[in-house]
Amino acid sequence: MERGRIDLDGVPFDLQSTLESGQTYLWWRADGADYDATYGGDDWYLTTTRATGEPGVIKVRQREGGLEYRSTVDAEPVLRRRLGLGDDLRTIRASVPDDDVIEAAYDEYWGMRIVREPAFGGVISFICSAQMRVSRIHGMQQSLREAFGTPIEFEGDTYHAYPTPEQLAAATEQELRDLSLGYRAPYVQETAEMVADGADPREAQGLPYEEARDLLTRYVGVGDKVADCALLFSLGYLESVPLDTWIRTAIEEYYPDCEQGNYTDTSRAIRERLGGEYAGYTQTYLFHYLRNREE
DNA sequence: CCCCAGGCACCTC
DNA sequence: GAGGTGCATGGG
Repeated sequence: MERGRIDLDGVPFDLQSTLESGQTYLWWRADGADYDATYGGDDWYLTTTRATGEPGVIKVRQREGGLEYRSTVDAEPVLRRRLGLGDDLRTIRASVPDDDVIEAAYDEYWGMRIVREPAFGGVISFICSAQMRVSRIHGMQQSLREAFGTPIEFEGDTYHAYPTPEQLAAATEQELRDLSLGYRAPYVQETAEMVADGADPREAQGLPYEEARDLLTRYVGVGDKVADCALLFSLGYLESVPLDTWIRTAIEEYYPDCEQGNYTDTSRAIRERLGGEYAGYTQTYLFHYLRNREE
């Protein structure tokens, strides 16, 4: 068992908003509390990883200017990557246009990072996100783990790794429908089968942004929006701006001239408006800010 | 009863 | 390429 601490050294970081802002559905709180439940300030979050080959568990919490972790594996490099600790938030924010709602969003959740989740789990969970609320998307991933994932023992408890492509490909559509995936069930099964048969979403990595997005849309259940989510939250394309219902409303309200009538052109316009290279960062702050402001 | 949720596949034209 | 339609499920 590994225990350790990552000193944040005064760098802005916010674990809760990073993990509960709808970027990732692959973590959960130790106490089983659903996302949106009251946060204690230093609660443990858990996830699983196959970064070292075999499935492992990582447990982490933010405390006293650092991140404490416990894990079955060498967790520090995994955490640094998955939690976006290498991103220079000040540089990113400096690239953002001066705009009241954007400044408010950055102020409110300062320290939130863009995650880099494993590609397969990222793609599957965003396939599940179609026409679905954040808390239910998260619940679906938990159901998939428990139904199909490999059990892992850690500190006296049993957890489940996120299912492998093979494990999900072996599921029947009906089994997936029984987990309340609805019409997404065949998409998940078929995409898992494609990956089990040798396709790899990581092939998109390194391609120019729009080519990468096109490549990902060959997976069943992956359109432009889901592809953008996978690019932003798994493959590190920080310029990606997923055009979901919230950001479309924001475009209507704040940037109406960016609406171009189709996904590709609207995407180009809003990326430009949000500063280009790090537009996805700003989109994510806006998404989280606008969504919470409603309550 | 209604509407909506981090949309997509499939069908026309 | 643009435009419509059907699709599961649960919460307000």
